[in-house]
Amino acid sequence: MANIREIAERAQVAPGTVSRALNNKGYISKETRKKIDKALKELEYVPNELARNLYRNRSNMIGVILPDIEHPFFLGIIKKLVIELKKYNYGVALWTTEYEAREEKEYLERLKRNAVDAAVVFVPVLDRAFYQELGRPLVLLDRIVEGIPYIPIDQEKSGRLAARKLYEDGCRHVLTVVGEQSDEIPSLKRHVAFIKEMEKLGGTVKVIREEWNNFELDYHMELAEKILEQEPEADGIYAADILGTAFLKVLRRMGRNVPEEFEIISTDGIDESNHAAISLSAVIQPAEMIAKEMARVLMGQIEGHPVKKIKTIDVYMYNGDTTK
Amino acid sequence: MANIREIAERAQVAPGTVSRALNNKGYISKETRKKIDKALKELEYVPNELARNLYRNRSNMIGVILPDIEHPFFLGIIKKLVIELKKYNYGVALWTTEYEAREEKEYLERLKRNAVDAAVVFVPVLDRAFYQELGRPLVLLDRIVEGIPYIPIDQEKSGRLAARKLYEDGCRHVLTVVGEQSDEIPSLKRHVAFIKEMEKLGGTVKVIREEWNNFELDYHMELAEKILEQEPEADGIYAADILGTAFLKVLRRMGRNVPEEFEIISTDGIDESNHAAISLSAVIQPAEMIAKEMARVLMGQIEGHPVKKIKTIDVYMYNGDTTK
DNA sequence: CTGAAAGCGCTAACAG
DNA sequence: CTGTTAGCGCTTTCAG
Repeated sequence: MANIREIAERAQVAPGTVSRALNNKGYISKETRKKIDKALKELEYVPNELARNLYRNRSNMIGVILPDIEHPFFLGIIKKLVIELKKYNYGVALWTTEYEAREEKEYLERLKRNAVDAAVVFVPVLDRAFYQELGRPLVLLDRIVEGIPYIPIDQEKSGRLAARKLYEDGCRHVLTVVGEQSDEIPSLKRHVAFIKEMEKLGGTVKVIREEWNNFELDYHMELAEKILEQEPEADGIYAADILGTAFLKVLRRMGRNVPEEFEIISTDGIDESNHAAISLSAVIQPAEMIAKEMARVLMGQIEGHPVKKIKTIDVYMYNGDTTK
Repeated sequence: MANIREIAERAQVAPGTVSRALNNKGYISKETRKKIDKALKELEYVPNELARNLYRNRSNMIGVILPDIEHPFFLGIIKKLVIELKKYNYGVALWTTEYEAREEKEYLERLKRNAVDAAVVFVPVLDRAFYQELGRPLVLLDRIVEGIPYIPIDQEKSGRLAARKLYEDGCRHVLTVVGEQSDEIPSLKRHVAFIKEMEKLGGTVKVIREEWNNFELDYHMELAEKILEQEPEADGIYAADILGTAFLKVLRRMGRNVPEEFEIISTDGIDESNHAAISLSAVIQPAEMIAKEMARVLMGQIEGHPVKKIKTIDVYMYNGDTTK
C-alpha cells in the first residue's frame, strides 16, 4: 500500500503537491498533474482514511444505538437511514444494547471518543443529564430531553386514526395496553388520544396497565393470552407492533376470526416493509420521513448549524389483514 | 476536549508517561500515577480513537455488505454478528447495496482505504478476480472463490431434510424453484439434494426455472401465483424464505389450506427470530453459528493467522405452521 | 504554481 | 521509572 510520500518521490514532487492534486485544491500545472497521475496509477495508490479522519477529526460515521435490530419498526428506519446518510457521505455503525442500559452508556462514551461523529438513540433509557452532558451531536427518537433534538411524530393523530377505524368497523369494546407513564416519552400520548377519541365516538376502552421491558414475542404472547382471558368481551385492540402480532397469533390459536370477531391495529407500522404472510393493519409512521429528518438533524449538528425546526412526522392508516 | 499533551502539562509529566499510564504499559510510580489520574479527572480526558486508529492502522470496524437488511435471514445473522464481534472489540459498519453491483464495489474500495479492517459480503456479485485482488481480510457468505474464505453450510442436508419431511407428510408432487446455476454458489446444491432425495423416496419434483434478482415480496407473489396456476397438482414446496412467504400469502388468498393441502418449507430459516404471526416451517441455518464462524474467520485474517479449518454449519428441521 | 514544515493525537523505542 | 523523539499518513499554511 503506497502512501502519499512514495507517490511524491516517484513523481518527483512534494507530498503536499500530491495531496493538492488528489483533492483538487489550489493550482497544479498540467505537467505535474500528469506525473502525479502516472505515479498514482503505477503504485495503485489508495488514500488512507484513518489518516484523513485524524486530520479532520471526523470519522464520517454515525452510531445507531438500539436494543435489537430485529424490531421491525426500528429496522425499517435503519434501512432508510443508511440510504439517507449515504447521501451525506456518512456511514452507520450499528450498536445494539440487548436491553442493557450499561451498553447504551458505553456506546455513547464511544461517541465522545470520536469513534463516530454523532449518534441516534432509538430507545434512550439513561438519565436525561447523561445526554445533556455529552456535548456531542445526538438525536433521540422517542424521548424529550431539554436541549437534545428528537424526532416528533404525530402520535395524537395515530391514536385518533386508530380509534376511528375501529369504531367505524363496529368495535365497541376495545383494548389498549400502556406501560410506565412519563412525560418524557412522546409516543405514550397516542394512547391518551386513542382513548379520548374512542370515548368521544361512544365506544368503550379498557386500559390494561403493564410494564414491559423487552420486545420478545414469547413474552408478548403470554401477555396477550392473559389479557384475552380477562377481557372476553373485547373486540379490538390498538397496540404496539409486537403485541399486535402476539394477539394475532393467540387469536388464531383460539380459533377466533381476525378481523371478523376481533380487529388489531398496530401503533407503529412501517411503510413498504412487508415480509409477513399476514400483515397487521397499522398506523404507519413513515420510515423514510423519519430517517430523512434524523439525517438532516444529525448533519446540522455536525456542520455546526443545528436545524431549528424539526418536522413533525405525519402518520396515516394502513388497512392490512387485521381490519375490515 | 483535552488531549494527552494538556494532561501531561497539568500533571507536570511528559505525554509519553501519560500514555503509558493510560495503557498500563511499563512502570509508573504511585506518585506520578496519582498526579496523572487527578489531571485526567479534572480535565475529563477522553482518548481520541481517531488518533489511535491511525497509529495502529486499525479501525476496529468490520464492513458488512448486503443488498437489504430487511431480508430476515441476513438480518438474523447480522444481529448475532454484532454480538460476536463485540467480544473481539469490533464494531459493524452497515453497508447496503440496494442490489447495485457498483455499490458493492464502492464499499470494497472503502475496505482498501482502511475505513474498516475487514468485510463480509452476504451476496457477492462481482467477478471473482475482484475479491482475489483486493488483498484485504474478507469473508463471503455464499460464494466459492479460490483464496477467499466462505462459510460453508450443509446445504445437501438441508435439501434432504426438507424432502423427507414433505414426503413423510404425504406430499408427492412438490415444487422447487431454482435460479441461475453456478458452481460458485454453494447454496444451489440444496436443490439438487432435495430433488435426489425426493425421487429416491418415490415422490415427484417439478423444478421451476426462474432467474431472480431481488428479495421483494411483490415480485415473489406474482411468481407464486404464476407457478400455482401452472402446477395445480402441486402439494408442497421447498423454497427460499421470501418465496415461501409469498406462497403462503397466495395460497391463503386462494382459500387453500396450509399445511393440510399444501406444505411449505423454507430453505433458510433462522433460529429464535420469529416476528411473524404465522411462522414458516424451515430448514434452520443457525444464525449464531454462522456469525460465530464469520467472526472467527475475520479475526484470524486480521490477526495474521488465517483460520485453516472453517466449520461447516449444521442445519436442522424446524416444524412451524406450514407443515403438519 | 510548488516545496518545506508543522501538526492532527496518540504510541513506542530509546536514552538516561 | 520518566522524558525525548520520531512517526502513523494526510492536509494545510506559508514562503518563495
